[in-house]
Amino acid sequence: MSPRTPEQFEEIRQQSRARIMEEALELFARQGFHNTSISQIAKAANVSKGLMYNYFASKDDLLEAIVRQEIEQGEDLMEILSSTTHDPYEQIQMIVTGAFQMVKTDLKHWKLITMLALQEEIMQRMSELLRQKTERGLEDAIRLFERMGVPDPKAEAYLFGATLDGIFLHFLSTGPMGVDYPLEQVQRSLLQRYEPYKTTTNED
Amino acid sequence: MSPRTPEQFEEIRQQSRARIMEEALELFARQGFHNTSISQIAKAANVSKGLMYNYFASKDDLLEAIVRQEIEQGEDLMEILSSTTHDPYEQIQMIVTGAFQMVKTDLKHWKLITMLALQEEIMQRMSELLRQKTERGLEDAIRLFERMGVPDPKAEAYLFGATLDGIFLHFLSTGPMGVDYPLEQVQRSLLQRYEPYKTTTNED
Amino acid sequence: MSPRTPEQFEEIRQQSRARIMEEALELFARQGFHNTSISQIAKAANVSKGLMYNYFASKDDLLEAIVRQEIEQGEDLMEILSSTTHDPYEQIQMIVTGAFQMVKTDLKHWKLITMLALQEEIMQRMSELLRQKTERGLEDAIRLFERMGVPDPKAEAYLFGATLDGIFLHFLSTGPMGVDYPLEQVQRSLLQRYEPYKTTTNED
Amino acid sequence: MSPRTPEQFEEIRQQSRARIMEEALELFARQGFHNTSISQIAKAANVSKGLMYNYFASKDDLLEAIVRQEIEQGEDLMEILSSTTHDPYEQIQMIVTGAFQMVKTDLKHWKLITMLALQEEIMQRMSELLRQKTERGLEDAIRLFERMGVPDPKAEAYLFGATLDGIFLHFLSTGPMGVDYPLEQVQRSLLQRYEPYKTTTNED
DNA sequence: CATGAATGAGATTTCATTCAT
DNA sequence: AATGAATGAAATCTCATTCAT
Repeated sequence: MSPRTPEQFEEIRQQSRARIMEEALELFARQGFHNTSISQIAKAANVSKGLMYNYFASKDDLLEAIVRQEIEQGEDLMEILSSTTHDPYEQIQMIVTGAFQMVKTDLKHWKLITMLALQEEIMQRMSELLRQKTERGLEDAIRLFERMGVPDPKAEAYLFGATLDGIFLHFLSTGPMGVDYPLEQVQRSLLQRYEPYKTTTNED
Repeated sequence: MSPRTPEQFEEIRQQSRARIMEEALELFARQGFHNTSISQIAKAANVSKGLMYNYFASKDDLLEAIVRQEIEQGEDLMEILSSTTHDPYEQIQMIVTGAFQMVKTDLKHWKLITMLALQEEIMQRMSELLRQKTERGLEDAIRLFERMGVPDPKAEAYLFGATLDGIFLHFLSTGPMGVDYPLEQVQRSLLQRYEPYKTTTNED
Repeated sequence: MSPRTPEQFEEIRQQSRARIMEEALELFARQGFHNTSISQIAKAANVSKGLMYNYFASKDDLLEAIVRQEIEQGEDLMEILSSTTHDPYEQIQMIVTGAFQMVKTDLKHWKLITMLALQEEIMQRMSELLRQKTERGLEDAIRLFERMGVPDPKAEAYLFGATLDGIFLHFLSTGPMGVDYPLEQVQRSLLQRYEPYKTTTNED
Repeated sequence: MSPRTPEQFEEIRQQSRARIMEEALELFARQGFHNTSISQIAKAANVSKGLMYNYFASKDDLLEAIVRQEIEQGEDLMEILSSTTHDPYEQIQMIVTGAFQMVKTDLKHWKLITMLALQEEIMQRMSELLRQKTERGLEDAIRLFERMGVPDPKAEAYLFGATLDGIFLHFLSTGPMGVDYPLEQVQRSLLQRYEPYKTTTNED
């Protein structure tokens, strides 16, 4: 009888929004943005087509919401790292391990962002959002390599990032979900590159 | 006024086909496959919509033709390399230089292939085609690193390939056509990695 | 905290109804009936969409209610006139002055009715309502001109009414709310037409 | 076998375009713009929905095309008048007769324009177009009344135009297509107004 | 009495493909 | 071999209306 409270409405909204975004991410990542229809998303999210437009002004808007969320998450990687160890090699190790872990479990986000990054038209709308995140990650990496004593930290940071993304790209391009991509081997090999910069004190 | 010979007809056909494929590649790479219409391609290729279907049975068919051509070209990279030098370091050098050269001038092909590779649905149709090419390149690289004496040649080959593709990916994702991506610096740094394996004595 | 009396409830109901109708009139007049959504009206009336259906069975019903109200008001123009003066010229004067006054302050009603009158489909539902009002006004005017001694009172009444509505139509069509429509001048000129029929001697 | 010539294509285009515009005008005038769907128009024009967009970029564009055509026609009313007679009273007579003739046969155009003129939102897009036409007609009328020797020619022109449009408005609002609107009577009465200004030479 | 989430029918628009010439 | 008009299916989007709370 009594109407729902604004809080209840807000919760319902959040749930529906989240479900839609989740399914949309899934589908966009698998099929691409332009190859995924609102109908598909609605069906996947178990929601009527019409409702989609209650939450997102347009398909473009939905995409933007997803990307924005993606970027706003994972904000504080470096902070987490710093709180665990101050040794730069160990931090690299953690980054690599973390990234490879992520890649195995949940590659949707990376895939979507990468696909978008390759489409100029879409990029223009997103570039502001993406630029920031990329830049921050890069700067963190540069500082890391500086502290490790690598000769050309900036170039190394670029190379490091490129290698990681390149691995994911190949992993994803190899058949259905990277079967027979030698992920572990590659990971080990990548880390070995930076072993020379391991801090001499207290190591194996 | 005299009727054209069958050969002339055939040549005209080939020219039209080529122009269509070229413009389609351009557009697909810039806007994505699903976001590019037949009309756009026809206009860009200065050809009527109807004529498109004289050359390609469907939009999908056009895409496949482009990808197939892409793959069939550049077939013989290693052969060219081998004919120039037998020193593996120099060959790596040439590969890297060549790739970085290509990236600056004509990235369309790489971009299109990569975009496609990320879309499962499209991939399925193409995977046969792509797998071959990737595999062959990989094997070549493994042999190269073996000859260089790198500890884990297979992993190194994977890393090497990933790094190259990662660089291109980042280059493309950085603003309009990679302005302010430090391509030269990165190239130098990448090559330095393999300098330790330079054969000091000049062999061949 | 004490429960409201039924009368209070009824009053609140009436207020809400009135506010909705007012805002709807505003929007319908500005944007047209089919171009105005229930959501817009609800927002403008500061009421939930659902509640709208508590007061009006449908959008059509809301429109009908507005038109009906419009018609039921202003019922007794002639009565008012008669009570003030019996001189027909003065009555014409009052009608004209009144109409021109109305036009400057609140043209919404006239506009809405006119827009509706031009749409056959809508008209059919409303025509019963509108016919009456028009007819009564017309008859009043005919009698007026008869008493003034105009040669063809019926035709004159038609002309008079047409001129008034035509003026309003032009006034509304001239830029934003009739800026630079010479309303005063036109009003004066219109009245001059009937000056010959002014009773020089004060009659009745 | 041989392709159609550009001229043939152009002719086909013009025919289809014309048919679509004609039917759209009919429907817009009867039902209103926002209350007429592209599907309805397509069906009426015996054409697929898709084809509509071959000729008009949008529904709005279609409307604009119709209005523009409407305005560009009937350009030279005054020129025609001048070529027939120089007597201003006779010209007025001709205008009135012509307008009343038009109103009986083909009121669609007037109706559509009038409906649009009442919708602010639509008007904004069209106002440039409409303003011109209105202004020109008005100026012509003012000059006419000047030559007739009417006391306040400007006000008279406004009144005259308003009366004409008002008559049409009432005619249209009276049941299905103005049955029982005394059009002839009103016409006669309107003309009588200007008889005093008939040129004294050679009259009845 | 009141809310706004949710629906579904239908509107506008797009586009690969066909076809008469 | 070549054209672009024409189609139809499907995509995006809108909105009056219903309903659980």
